[in-house]
Amino acid sequence: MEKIGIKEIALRANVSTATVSYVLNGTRNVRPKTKERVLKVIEELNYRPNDIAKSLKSKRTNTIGVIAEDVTVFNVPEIIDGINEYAEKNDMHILLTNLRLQKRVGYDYANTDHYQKHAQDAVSNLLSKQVEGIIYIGIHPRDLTGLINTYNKPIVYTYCYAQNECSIQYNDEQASYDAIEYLVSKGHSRIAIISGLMDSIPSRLRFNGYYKALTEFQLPFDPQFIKVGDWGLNSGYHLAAELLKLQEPPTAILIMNDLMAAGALRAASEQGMVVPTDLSIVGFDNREFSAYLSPGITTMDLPLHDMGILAMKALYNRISGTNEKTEETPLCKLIERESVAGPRAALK
Amino acid sequence: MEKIGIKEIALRANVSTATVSYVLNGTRNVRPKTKERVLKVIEELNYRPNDIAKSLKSKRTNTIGVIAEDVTVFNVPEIIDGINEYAEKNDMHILLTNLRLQKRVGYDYANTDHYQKHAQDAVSNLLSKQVEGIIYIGIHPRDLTGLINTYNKPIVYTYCYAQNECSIQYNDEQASYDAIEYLVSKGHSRIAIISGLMDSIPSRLRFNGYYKALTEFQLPFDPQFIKVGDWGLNSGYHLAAELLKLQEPPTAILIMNDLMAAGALRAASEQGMVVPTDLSIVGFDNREFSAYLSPGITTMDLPLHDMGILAMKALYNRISGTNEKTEETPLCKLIERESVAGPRAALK
DNA sequence: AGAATAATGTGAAACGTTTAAAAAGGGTGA
DNA sequence: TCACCCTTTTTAAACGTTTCACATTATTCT
Repeated sequence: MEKIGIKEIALRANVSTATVSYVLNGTRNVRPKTKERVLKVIEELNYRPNDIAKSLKSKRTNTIGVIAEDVTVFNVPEIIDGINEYAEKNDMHILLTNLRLQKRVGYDYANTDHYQKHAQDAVSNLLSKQVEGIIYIGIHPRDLTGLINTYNKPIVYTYCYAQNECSIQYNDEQASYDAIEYLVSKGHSRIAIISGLMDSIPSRLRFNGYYKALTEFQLPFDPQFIKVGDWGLNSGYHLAAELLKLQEPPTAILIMNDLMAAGALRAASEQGMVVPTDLSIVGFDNREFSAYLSPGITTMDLPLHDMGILAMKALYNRISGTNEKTEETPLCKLIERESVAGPRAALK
Repeated sequence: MEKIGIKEIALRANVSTATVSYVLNGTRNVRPKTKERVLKVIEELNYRPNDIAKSLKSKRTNTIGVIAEDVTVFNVPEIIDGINEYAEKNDMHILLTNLRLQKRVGYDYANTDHYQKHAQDAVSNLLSKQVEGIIYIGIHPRDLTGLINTYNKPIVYTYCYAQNECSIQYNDEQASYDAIEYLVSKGHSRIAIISGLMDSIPSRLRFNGYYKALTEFQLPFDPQFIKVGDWGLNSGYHLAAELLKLQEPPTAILIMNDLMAAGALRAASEQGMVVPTDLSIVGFDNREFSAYLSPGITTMDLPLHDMGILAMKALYNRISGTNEKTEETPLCKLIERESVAGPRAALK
């Protein structure tokens, strides 16, 4: 099977390569008769245009790079799916680079320089492949302040806050606020919070939302009700236990991820408290397991798919020079399950 | 910022483009002095070679296509991660295509033709982009019998059984056998099985393993102990309930996925039976939630990462013409958690 | 019918590399 | 110093497209 190209087609259809190109791309009118002739040969030889050559000449690859810090982390695939959805609609392709940060042995997260090299290398490779833009998916929300040099190609970040750069993020503060509003609507007034590590921007934003809601609903702000966890199940377990041991324990806890919420569930059950009767819990993330625990965790669902779509949209706009900066901020959505009820006091 | 190419470099370093190419690729000796000179200019201008042009001439893209039926399905990202790991080591890049089968509305799984078009289109697109090979990741194990025309480029399938094609799969039969062996070692002899849909090859293979183990350990084969589910939680729930209502119920159940196992857990607890004291359960998949349920489900972990690695390895060998057909079959691994104990009868 | 215009077709250069083959340069030994 | 050989460098063609500028053919109008 010899390689066939546009030349061969032209030869057999008795036209010039230019004409073949025109029928292929509809770039110019070509007489129906000739068009048909060309098409027939193309069909017969089962010809497929070579996008590489096309790209070389036209300087468009229709390809973007997606850099994921780790594809196996729960929120990443859904984002990629969103990116893919929008990309597909605009005939864009995705060159996927997986940094595999979680799996590199001896990898130090605190060390920015450390991963900086990986990231920059990834960008360089993609650039060599002439991607038209890049989407960077951070895993743990973190603050990377415009570290990466893309040599004038557009880049949009998602899931991580990137200062001075286009970055698609859901509204953390709002989500937290909404959760509290929901708890208040259920009658709660003694609402504690278990936060994630405070060096993460989302933690701080969500805390803001909590605080804002508290003051807005004129609820007392009790320093004892503020706990800072490390995102892990055990930390949720211990901190919830502490909260429950207070002389006047909270009737509800907002917990910044479902993993810690699962820990809290365990702590409650060990102390003989039943959720939601004795204690209400709202988590974050809407992890798969949250639905299968009993009680199922009521939680804030992250708009991951939308983030993917919006990230791709933003990138696409930049690529096409459409300067409509429509950086929307998608919202989290409360998923009601069984871990929230009215406060016990209210029932009595 | 004007586009700079090898020509510009050559000009400034006062050499020919050929020489620049040689220092870039180490294809030929070049005098240290000139080499240094070239390198310096490259450095100064921050030049990056254009892989598109490179590919056009060299006919190698160092890129493979990965087609996933749906990236958001739990097992896919880990496979991709494995692919990525091996690819990265061999300087291969990944063009990701997501069929999004689960999300297409009105999509009919039973209709092969229906998705056949999607798949073939995806392949065609990748081929146009001159990928050197393709990895196809099916989601639900199914049998696609060499449907896709790759026009002589190598393709390897994984997670789905593809007849007459290179396909990387873990050993389903062995996994099932091992699970039974484990239960037997714990003292069980009345072991039931809840299978997935029987039109899936893995279901049948796992059933074989079950049957083989039973006869090998000289345990009675009781038709009442055979239940066929549909992979969903509810089906596990109902079938387990049926099993438990038998006059002589099993002391252990092997369940072909963790979702159904979670259902079984629920059924057991509703009937006042405690797992594992009254009933032992072994699942399949090692889903994340399996660890967070109580009791945690003892389950067969799927070697997804290895499958990715092996798939990429197999593909790479085909691409490089290394004709060592090392199609290995990775094995599942039992993850011991709390859902298995000795049978109650044995304790008495 | 003939001129003017519109529609269609062609030739060839260009895109940024690689790589034969040929040329130039540098050492070596006589 | 010269002839020889080995190393380094260059020239130029190719890879498979697109697209500009031009040439040809068809159509319309008077």
